[in-house]
Order: sequence, then structure tokens, then C-alpha cells
Amino acid sequence: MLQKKTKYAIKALLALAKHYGEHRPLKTSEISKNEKIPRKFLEAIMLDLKKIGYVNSQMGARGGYVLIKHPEEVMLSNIIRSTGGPIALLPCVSLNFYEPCKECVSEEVCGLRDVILEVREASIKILSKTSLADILRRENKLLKKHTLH
Amino acid sequence: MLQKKTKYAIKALLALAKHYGEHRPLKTSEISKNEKIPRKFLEAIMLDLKKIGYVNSQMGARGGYVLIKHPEEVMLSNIIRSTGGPIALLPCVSLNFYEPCKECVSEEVCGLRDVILEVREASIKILSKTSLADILRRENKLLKKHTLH
DNA sequence: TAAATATACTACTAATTTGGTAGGAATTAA
DNA sequence: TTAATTCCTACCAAATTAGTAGTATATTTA
Repeated sequence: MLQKKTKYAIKALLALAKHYGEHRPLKTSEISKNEKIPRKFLEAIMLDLKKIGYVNSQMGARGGYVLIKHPEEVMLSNIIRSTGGPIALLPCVSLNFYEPCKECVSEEVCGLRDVILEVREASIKILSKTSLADILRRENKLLKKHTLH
Repeated sequence: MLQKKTKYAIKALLALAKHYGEHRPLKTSEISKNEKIPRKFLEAIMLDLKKIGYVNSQMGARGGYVLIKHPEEVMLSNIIRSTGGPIALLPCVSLNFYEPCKECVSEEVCGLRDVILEVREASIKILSKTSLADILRRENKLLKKHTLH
């Protein structure tokens, strides 16, 4: 499961992506209100996103955050990895959160690891080709579909 | 990430699967030693596996556990679901651990959920077609490959 | 029948992680 | 100069995880 932090980060980035190109930065209080994310928690998350390099901030009155990467270039897999936890189901197949499996005699000969590796690859295949822009497009598609009925 | 409990359960079931058909039950102390799983923890896990219906137990001296389902019929997806946690990355796409997403205005129109749904389906596709027997076969394959070099 | 050996059961516990909150300093616009 | 905002440090409570301890109960075997 993804952490709430990760989910909030994605939602916040999506909010910023919607306003990409505009000059007005978005305040955490706005995002917090619209996306229903606890304000103080969101503040901490935004600082992380800044450190990672996804967003820029403007301090002081009329300040806020803007997305600096192009929405087509911010991939879900990268957001997950850099804000939260691993995508893999076991540490022994995780690239970024790797830990050897103490119980295994040999990782190369572990049948379970072999399957879990396959699952990871299937997940990453999807997550690493999906950008913020893709998600917004999906949202529009779903909205059209939904309002037709 | 899978819980240790789940990983241990899978390892224990694999150990039993290797002896499927034999009449001698396996003791938790044996499994614990071979698979390097803490004994007391394993005892608790075996009780769970019994409740779930995967194994049968024999009390007393010369007792232990046997697998009662055929190794071809015990699927990884089911083990994970019944011993541990969800497979999905978000509660809003989990079948067995579903929880509505408070932040979402409408689940049907959530672009993020749409992607995560796809990831879940890809994962389940693999996990639900992989049985204990499959894992053992993979292990043999890997072993051959590995010892050739 | 007694001793040895297992599972079954009940009740804790310790460490870690998660999901925050509180309060104020620094910065900027009006 | 004041109001609004990000930035920073420190803390905290609840839940979860990964176990452990101790004992009751059942079964085999000598």
C-alpha cells in the first residue's frame, strides 16, 4: 500500500499540474482545502517535493507553489519512489529499498522472489509510463463517460 | 510490501508442498529451522493456515502439519489475501481491504484510481495464476540454470 | 501409566512506522 | 508596517508489526 503521504503528494502535484504555465502560484491552504489534505501535513509534503525538485516555492504574501517540471515528464513511478515507499512486494526485489532476504539460501534460486520480480516489473511498466498529464487525461475521459449516463 | 507473516506463510506452505503426499507430518520446529522462521511466530502462523483450511494438524508426539490442498490449487494471491494484507496500492481499488477515498469527490472519476486499478489487475493476473507447484517448478528451473555456470 | 513431544491457546510486549500537530522564524507583497 | 505565506524544529498519539512467554491439551511410545 502507498502511504497517505504519497497519495497526498500525487494529488497536490495534480492540482499544480492543472495550473501549469499560469504565473500564479498555488497556496498550500488552497490545495489543502480543495484536495482535503490536512494543511500542516501538506506543508511538510510540499517542502519535500521542493527538495526533490518537482516544485518551486514563493515565500511571503501571495506566495505558494508552482510545478517546475512539465506534467508530461513527471512519472508516477518516480513520485512514489521519491516520496514514499517501495513499489515491490518484497525488499529482495526492490531497486530502491533493497534488502537481502535472510531466510533465503540463495536469492538467485528463490522461486518466490522470481514471481514477485515479475509482479514488480508489470507494476513498474504501468507506473513508469504514466505521467501527471496522463492522469489528467484519464480524468477527463472518465468524466465524459460518467456524465453521459 | 508483504508482511513477514505472509512471506513466512508462503515459505512454510512451500516446505509442506515439497512433502505433499507423504504421510509424515512436518513439525513447526523442523520448518522453523530449515526456513529460518522464528519458531513461536511460525506456530501462530500455522494455526492461521489451519483455520483458513490449507493445512491439517496432528497433535502430540510425532505430530505436525500436512498440506491438505493440492499444491497446484493453492494460489499465491489467495495466500497473500488470507494471511496478510492487500495486494492493491490503494484501499479504494482493493477488493478485500476496500475503503472509500475520503479526498475523492467521486471514485469513478478519479484518474489516479484508474491507474492504480490497472496496476492491481496486472499484479493479480500473475499472482492468481501462480500456485505453490508453479513456484517449486520455477525453483528447479533456476537451480538448473544457476548450477550450469 | 508415565514421560516425552507436539499442537493449541491466551496474553503480553517492544519497536517501528505512520499520520499527523504546535509554534514560531523568515520572507515577501501591498 | 502589517498581513500572508513558506520554512523549520520539535514533538506526539495511534496503529501496526513482529514477535515472546507460559501453559493447557492431545498423542505416541517405552
